[in-house]
Amino acid sequence: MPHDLPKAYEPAAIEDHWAEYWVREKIFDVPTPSQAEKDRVPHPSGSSADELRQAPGTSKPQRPFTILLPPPNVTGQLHMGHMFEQAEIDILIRWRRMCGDRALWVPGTDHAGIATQMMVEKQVVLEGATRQQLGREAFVERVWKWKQHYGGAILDQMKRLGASVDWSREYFTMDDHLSVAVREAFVRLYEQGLIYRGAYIVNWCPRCQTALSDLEVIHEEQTGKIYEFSYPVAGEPGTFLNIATTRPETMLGDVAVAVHPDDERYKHLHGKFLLLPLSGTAPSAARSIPVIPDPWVSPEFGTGAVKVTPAHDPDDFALGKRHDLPSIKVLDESAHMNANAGAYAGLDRYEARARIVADLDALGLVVSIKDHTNAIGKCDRCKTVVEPLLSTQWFLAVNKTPAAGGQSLAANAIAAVEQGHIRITPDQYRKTYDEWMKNIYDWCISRQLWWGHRIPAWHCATCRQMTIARVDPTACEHCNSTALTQETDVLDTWFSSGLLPCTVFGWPPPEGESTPDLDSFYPTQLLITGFDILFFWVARMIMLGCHFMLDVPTPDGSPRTLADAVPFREVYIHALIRDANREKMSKTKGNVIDPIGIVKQYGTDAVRFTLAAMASPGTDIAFNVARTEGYRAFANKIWNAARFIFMNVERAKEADITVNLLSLAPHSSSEPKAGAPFIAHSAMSGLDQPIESRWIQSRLNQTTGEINRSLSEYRFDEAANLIYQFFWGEFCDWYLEIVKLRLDFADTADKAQTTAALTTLLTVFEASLRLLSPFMPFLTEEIWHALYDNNPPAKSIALTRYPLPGPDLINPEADREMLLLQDLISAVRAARKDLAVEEKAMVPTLIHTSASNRGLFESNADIIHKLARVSSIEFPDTLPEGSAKRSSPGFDVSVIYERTIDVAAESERLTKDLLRYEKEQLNAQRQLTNEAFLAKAPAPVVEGIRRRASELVTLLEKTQQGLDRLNT
RNA sequence: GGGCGGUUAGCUCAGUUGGUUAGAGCGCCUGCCUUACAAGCAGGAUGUCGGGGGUUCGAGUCCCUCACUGCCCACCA
Repeated sequence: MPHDLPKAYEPAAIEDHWAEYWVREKIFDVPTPSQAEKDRVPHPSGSSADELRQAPGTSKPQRPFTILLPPPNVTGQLHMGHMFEQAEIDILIRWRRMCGDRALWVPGTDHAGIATQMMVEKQVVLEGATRQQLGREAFVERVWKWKQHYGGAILDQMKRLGASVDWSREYFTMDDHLSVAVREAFVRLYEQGLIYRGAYIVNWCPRCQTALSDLEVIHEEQTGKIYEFSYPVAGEPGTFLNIATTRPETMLGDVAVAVHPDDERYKHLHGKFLLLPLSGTAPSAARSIPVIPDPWVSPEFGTGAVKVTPAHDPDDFALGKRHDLPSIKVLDESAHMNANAGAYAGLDRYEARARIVADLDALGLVVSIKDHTNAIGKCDRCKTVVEPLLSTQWFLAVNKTPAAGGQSLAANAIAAVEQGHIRITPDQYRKTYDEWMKNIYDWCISRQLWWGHRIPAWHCATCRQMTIARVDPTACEHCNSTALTQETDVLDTWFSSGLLPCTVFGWPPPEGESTPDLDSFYPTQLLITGFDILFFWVARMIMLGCHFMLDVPTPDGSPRTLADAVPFREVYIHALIRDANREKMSKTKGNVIDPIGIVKQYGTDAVRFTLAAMASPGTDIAFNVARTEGYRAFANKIWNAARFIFMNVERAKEADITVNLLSLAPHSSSEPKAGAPFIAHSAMSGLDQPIESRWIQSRLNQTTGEINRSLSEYRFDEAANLIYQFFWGEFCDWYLEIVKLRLDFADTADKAQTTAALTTLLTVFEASLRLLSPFMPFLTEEIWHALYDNNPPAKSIALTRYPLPGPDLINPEADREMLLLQDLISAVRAARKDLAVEEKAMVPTLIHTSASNRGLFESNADIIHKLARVSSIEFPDTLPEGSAKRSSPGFDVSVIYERTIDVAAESERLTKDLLRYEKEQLNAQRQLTNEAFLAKAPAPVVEGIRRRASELVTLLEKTQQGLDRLNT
């Protein structure tokens, strides 16, 4: 065993090595199971979320456990949010793998249409060219080159961070087979009548020059103006109708003014016409537009008369449809006025607005201009104000029943969650999801970009019809003409990522069949992701997954129901990472914490542990490096505990004592994943073991049970705190200090005792490493290999079994006795402080206690001597005056020293105690004399308060005596 | 305009179905380089659980209300 470890833990020295090792040795690859394996292993279909979420040891072995990595953008750099998300996934995957489950984590990247195109376009511009000059083909070629070079950044960083993914399954959303699948999905949806093309109002980004889905528009409250203008009534000089608008520049596209049919103010105008100001070269040449009644208009808002511009507003568009009005487009794709705007043609929308308002003012048609706040839509990518624009686009009908029957996409998606086939955690997001899905509009899936999956539609120049095809057609399917040109639009990025749970496992299978991977891994068990992509991605995966997988038979050949068509059984929404001041991290604010920088400074394990410990669900996380510093110290603590243990193993060897860990925690060689899930018993039988040995094993077992339970509930914070507290607060602070007494390697020593102690020490430490391993994979891997002298029973600690509690090792008696010893030792230490005894000095102590406690203290005198630095222990009937005395319900203890106590300080302390006890006693008495309490409170609670009350009597008495003594 | 969170020690946060003395880490104070660890050890101080009201034998926990704060959704010109 190497024990030349450096004194301080240096993560940089070991992490690269293990990161490379895990990838090179394919430690985390999960091949497609053979038929024989498939028969042995339960299929994911048929299992419920509840079954899959059970803690280990309560379910059948080799449960499937598959997680898809939310694919980062190819353009992305790893940020703290990624690292947090991946740490959570990795902890769970490592845990479930060690529980013996078939744990698969599939990695990949997303082509991220707009983001990537923008990035490469910027480069091209820097080189003095434009995308248009390059042309589509050359530009796309260029993006591919960029992707080959830089596209793997995040995945490379993941490798360095030790993410336990199956790299053999790595995908890119524009890989050939994924592209084929995307095309298949598109064609099928088209054939089912769910994809249609048409001219509608869409969100248009004038800067990106593409349509956007509703989700890609972010609304921001902004104070603008609301204008009231007068439109003259045709043929009635001097009469006007006042309308209100926030976008005067669109007025030249007005085709009507609508009023509520019941609005008395305007009833006389129904059927009359207005002269649209500024619409002709002279007022007399103005276009006339009708006044139309429509119940959609709210009489209360504005003037109760609304201008109708079907080409530039979704409501107006609908209104126009209802009343069979024309659409007049006055803004072009770059948000400049077009020829229909007459004199204003060529102006930017805001210049035009100013000019139009000024010109109307000159005509005396401006009634008022007031401040007005409303939410304005901006492009998610570039923050340009979005222009609602009439445009021909492709849509996915989400509320429509497919031609061949079945449920609409949204109906399936709603049912999947409502019927519990998908569980959403935390529960509050279930409602959010439900609301969204129930109010969803058709999804605009076409983008006017070059980078992405090109829509498989061909326009015929001869008959003007479209051919939609799985393979590129050579002739029009309607007129057989060869004058075909492919649709230039590409698909929304989320269309392809929405298919991922199916496509990464080989979808589409041949008609009526499945694929081996779909059989083995679909549905996946869990999706861990952020709230921000709940609608973008999660909802789309549910819609598309449920839709397409219903047609794929289950492994036993039976038809698939919604329960097994879902893409995942459960969604866990994690918190958002913010900076230490709770600010959202953003590049523009400059408060982005680069995880790699922090990792280099503190080590991956410390950063992971920080993220895990702070990962309480439901609230945002303020990332604070102070915490990471603390957990680096924890890593160092583990490191030094290992050094201590190695040192003793070495000493044992010299004294001819060896402990064979392999025989204690048997790992059979034939089954690489086998291990010792239950914590091994120490060599000696329970009763013969010294207190610290029985106690530490009891605590290890309890902690183990609690950690397993916490992880099964995704309480990473609880699990992390449990292991931290156990390892540092119990194993290191108490057990290691006590075990030093037993590790006597002198010739005269009791060899059996030393061997037993060393055995317990090694088994508990080894189990602790396995417990820690999902949280701190690097450190534990390093130490674990060293513990086995670099000849470990498995290729990685990650392939051993996670500890499970052995119930017979939980020992309440040992827990109680140890607690009493700890209390006594702490009391002596405190008393020493009262007397300002030098740290090194050994002092005599006197203890007043019950006979049974006396027995415990006497038989463990060696522990008390060492940990409390006591020279002698006596048990007199009464304790002498003037000494530093500490009391607890179980004992009083005095320390004898030449120095006297600080009377004032002691008096203050005792008075404080007295007040506290009195208050508490008052409370207890009140409850115990309350009939209602005694009648209604559960017995254990009453019993507990009774016990405490009697303790309080003793404590009060002792404290009062102490005070009396001080004051005499 | 709708909906959802948060408010607990100086800071960052835990606190299970209401139940005995509200916890942790960091920071702070005091003393120690006690041969695993000064990235450490030991001891210590610190809270009207946002305000008010209610339910209950009992409220940090449940209900109402107010305040502050964060987020999401939304086609009102």
